[in-house]
Amino acid sequence: MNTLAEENYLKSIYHLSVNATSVSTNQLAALLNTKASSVTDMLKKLAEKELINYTPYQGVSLTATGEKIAVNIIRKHRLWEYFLVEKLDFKWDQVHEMAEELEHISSNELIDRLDKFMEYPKFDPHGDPIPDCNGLFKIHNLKPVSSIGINEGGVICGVRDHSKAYLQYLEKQSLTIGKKVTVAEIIEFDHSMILQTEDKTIQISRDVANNLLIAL
Amino acid sequence: MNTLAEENYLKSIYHLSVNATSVSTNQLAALLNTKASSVTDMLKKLAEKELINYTPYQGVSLTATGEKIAVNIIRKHRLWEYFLVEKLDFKWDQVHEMAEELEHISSNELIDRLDKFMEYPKFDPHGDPIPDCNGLFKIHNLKPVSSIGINEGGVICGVRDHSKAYLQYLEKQSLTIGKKVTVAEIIEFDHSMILQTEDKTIQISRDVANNLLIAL
DNA sequence: TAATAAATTTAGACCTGTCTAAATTTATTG
DNA sequence: CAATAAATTTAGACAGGTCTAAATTTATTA
Repeated sequence: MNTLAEENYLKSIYHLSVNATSVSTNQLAALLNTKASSVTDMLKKLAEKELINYTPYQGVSLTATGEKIAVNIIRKHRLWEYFLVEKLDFKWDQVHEMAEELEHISSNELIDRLDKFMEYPKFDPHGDPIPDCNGLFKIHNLKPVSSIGINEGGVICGVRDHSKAYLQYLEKQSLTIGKKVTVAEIIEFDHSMILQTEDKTIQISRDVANNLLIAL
Repeated sequence: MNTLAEENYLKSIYHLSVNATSVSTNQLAALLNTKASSVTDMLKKLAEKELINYTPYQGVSLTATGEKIAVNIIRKHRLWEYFLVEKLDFKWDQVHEMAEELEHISSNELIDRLDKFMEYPKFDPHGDPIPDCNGLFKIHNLKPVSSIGINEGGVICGVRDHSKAYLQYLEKQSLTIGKKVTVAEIIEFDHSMILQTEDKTIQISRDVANNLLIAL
């Protein structure tokens, strides 16, 4: 099918495309921890295979085929993450690297059966939607906690930062998926916020609030 | 750690070592579907890493380190096969290719947790022993059905041929792991055998009998 | 044991995916 | 709008793993 490197490029282009119509060579190089010249080389190959639309100096976007492949990799990644957390009891900050490997296991039958085994979960351990076997998924309309006002609140449903450090911090503060939070106070000086949950009051920085997503 | 190719070489050397003290370049080339010259190149690399004992023209054997790595890959392979059959309902003839990919997922913590999740199975779906997290496993003392006499019998506990065709044939004849069989008759002409199971009588060729392993 | 056959290794090439350094294109700004 | 900066691409190289063809070593056998 496609090589590991190709799959990672498609996945990265997909992720970067969420906030833009076109993705730049440098953006990809940064995300993939490689050099711009390497990216250019690979873009030519992917364009040759008609998985991306590529015009030199003008950035890239996925073709329909390329997007389908990317979404399938993301489906695999998220289903494996769900498996690791729900069945093997890993913590949400431990599963990313393993899923980065597992997402490249080729069999679709395997992933569809895994999906069934887990009873078709709709969201992964970080709150990201899991595409179904046709590549379809709902886009949750979430807001960062930093965007809401005093006495407003909602249920934690996702994160924007998936780093180990951030996830571990949230875990320690019990700010995990499903928790209901309300903004009790906003400190004007640094925009830090005081959150009220069912069992305690927690102060978080603007940075933390910015990456914590809730449904109203 | 080690590359995919290196892991496959170590695994192949291990398997070929079961019936010999030393493994030849050509044996490896045949098993790995590659050319002898490619094997030689890789053997140099593995020797450099001290994973094998290699003297040009004299064949190879695994070092203690190399064997440890090989056994770990086999452990992963067999645990994943067990998972695919027992949890995802695949048939025993469907899992080999998937396990060939899954065995290279690097995390040992993952495989140890998978082991626990399945309650530490001792044999994979083909009856092969699964090494524990220390690399230890019991060698079942099995005999091919072809080696026993009339009115003797035992319980099917393994196969020597792991090919899809062979496994599918056995499945169709209900000659699967755990079945009790007795030799009712041996046809002198071609050494085919008539087996008696609990619910039926089955005639199998010498070839089939040779690859079917039972515990007395 | 000399000649031949089989097995193995070496030499040189290729492909993938990467890199550095240099060249080119596009964007920015005085 | 010309000069500079930033982004991108090209050129040429390299490492891993493979290949074919040729050379070498070991095994076989007449």
